[in-house]
Amino acid sequence: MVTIKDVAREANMSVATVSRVLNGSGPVSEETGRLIREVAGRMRYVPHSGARSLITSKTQTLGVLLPDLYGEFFSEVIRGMDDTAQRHGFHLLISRSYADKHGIETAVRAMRGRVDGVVLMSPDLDAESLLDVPSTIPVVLLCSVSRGNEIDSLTIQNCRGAREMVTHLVSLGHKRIAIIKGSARNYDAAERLRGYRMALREGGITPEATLEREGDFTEAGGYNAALALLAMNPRPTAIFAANDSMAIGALSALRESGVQVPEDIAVAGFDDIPLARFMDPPLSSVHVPICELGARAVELLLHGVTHKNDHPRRRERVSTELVIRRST
Amino acid sequence: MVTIKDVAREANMSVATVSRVLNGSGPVSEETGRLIREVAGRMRYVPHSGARSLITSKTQTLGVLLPDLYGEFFSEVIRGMDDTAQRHGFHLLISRSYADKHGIETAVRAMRGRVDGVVLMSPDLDAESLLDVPSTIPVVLLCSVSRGNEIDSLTIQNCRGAREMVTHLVSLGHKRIAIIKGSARNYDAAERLRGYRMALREGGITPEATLEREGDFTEAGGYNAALALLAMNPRPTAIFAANDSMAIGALSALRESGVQVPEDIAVAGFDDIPLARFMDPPLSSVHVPICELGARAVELLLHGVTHKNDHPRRRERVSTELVIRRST
DNA sequence: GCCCTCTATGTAAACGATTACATTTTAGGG
DNA sequence: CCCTAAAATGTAATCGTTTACATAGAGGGC
Repeated sequence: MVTIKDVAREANMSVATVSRVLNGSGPVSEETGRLIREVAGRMRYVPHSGARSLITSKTQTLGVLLPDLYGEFFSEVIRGMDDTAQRHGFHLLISRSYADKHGIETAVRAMRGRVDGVVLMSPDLDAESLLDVPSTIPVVLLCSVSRGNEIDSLTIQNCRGAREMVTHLVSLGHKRIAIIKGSARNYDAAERLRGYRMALREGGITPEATLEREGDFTEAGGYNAALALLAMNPRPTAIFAANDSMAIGALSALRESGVQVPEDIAVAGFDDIPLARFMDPPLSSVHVPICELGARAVELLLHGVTHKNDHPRRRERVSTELVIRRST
Repeated sequence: MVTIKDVAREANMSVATVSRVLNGSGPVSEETGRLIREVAGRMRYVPHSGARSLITSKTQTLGVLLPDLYGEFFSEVIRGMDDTAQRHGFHLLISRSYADKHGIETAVRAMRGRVDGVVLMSPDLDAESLLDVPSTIPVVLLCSVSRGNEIDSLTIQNCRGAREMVTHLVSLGHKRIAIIKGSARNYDAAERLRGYRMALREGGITPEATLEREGDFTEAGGYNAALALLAMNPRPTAIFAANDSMAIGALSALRESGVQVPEDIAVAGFDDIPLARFMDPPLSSVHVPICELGARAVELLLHGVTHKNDHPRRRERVSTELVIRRST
């Protein structure tokens, strides 16, 4: 592999001059600049970033720690992150981690010296231990909760979005509105549930435990939960699923049972994945700008990086938008 | 940040001994081992991987260069890669690149010194230039074509899978079978088209240009293509979409036009994303083990890495499986 | 002609690890 | 007890950069 020394030798210059030319630091004569650039190009020299990061103590890389995620969400959030990172000359080191405290710690450790900061997504409520994350390097918490103020975080307006959707259902005259919840340990799921209950109360309806069905954010989970709801007597007249995947599973279950949507039962989802509008009937949902979520997380992180983690912490919340289609 | 020197000083040992203990290389007394491990743990020492990779010239990181991908595929392939990489103690440096020659080259350059190898996915047929990829570091081509034998590659059995699905349609008695193609420049799409035509001919049917509709692998593309097909006279009796997203878009279009599936028109997809079975009607598709695709790509790459890129090149093909549901 | 100030370039010391080689300590055999 | 081999530890070179500091010319003002 060709090093800066090889280039220097070939161009009859010192490594310092080569470095200066290639980094545009320090003064160099125009002629020297041309020569060195030509030689470097010809030899296909590329600086060894490990060596560089050793001396500059910058890696130009951001770590991303994600739990097991569902298709659309994962790819979109990465897209947003990667675009933003690339625009700032940063790379992304991505790792799926097990969501428990130990798993996260191991993963964060393994990244030390490799990254300038970490976006940590861990919607698992149990992982309160997130605060222990070594704060020497900037961290942004994504879709997670942290007790104090000591850490930048970015979340979705889950509660508000859910509340708006359920309020919409109430305004359509529904009284018996069921929810297919996400995992009880999931932060987003918990907040959406909170919004659901809030809207019910505001509509003068008392939340009922039997109308709250547990799901797991998968189509299969939504399918099963919907079957259970259908077996109730009296049946609910509307179902709010805590994400679109479950809503799609629910639609499938209702269809198989010969239930008309939205005439017999209305169905609403959350996330507004691209598929939503191609469902039968097109699915009403709460739009989440996933890509921007990733982009914003990286922006927050980069801010922390440039300020060497010595900056006032922020807590931001990306807003959602109600999208009413024909399923409600 | 605490370095190996700090640990050595604190433990009254030389850096060499500390290094030996932490890497399990060379002989050390049990007592010293305990002491150093204790001190290192207490000081929360984590080796600086940049420094390490500088001297060992190994980064324990694999680069992944992907084009713009659609939800499910992207996340699954990454999952497979990450699992396998982690199991071998490797990290993943992921980057979405613009698929043209220049974009790829830039991206590959930027990774030098950062990764031990690269998985390069560039289904764009135009990028024949892939061969120019600096061969000093191992590369695995994923879902791409390369003229020669000089590079490891891994592809999907696109042609065979498509052929089987279309043969299935033929066996159901369909004579006018349309295809919604992917982009003409996409390798997977081209191969699926080839399989489609092959199956038709084998069934004694002559492929017709008017039955081949261009799509772009999105739901919207499938939707529009299906509308165009419906406008034909006579109509096709079956539609084979080159991926599930387009098939879903097509289903939506047919539904809106009051066409019964599969009675009036049969619909089949390709990929078998989890959603497929929750469609209305459940979608027949060609199952692709995406996760394993990623896993296998990383395995191939790691093989190249351990053999210092001096190994016989392989070309592998992951096999698909026909999944017949109710849409055909 | 001298001194000073720029500009252009070179020299060498970091950065934080690994490791070949050197040195010290220990143990055991005679 | 001494000698030798093995085990334990230390010393210092090395990886490929960046950069503070040193040096060398080149003008320019007096």
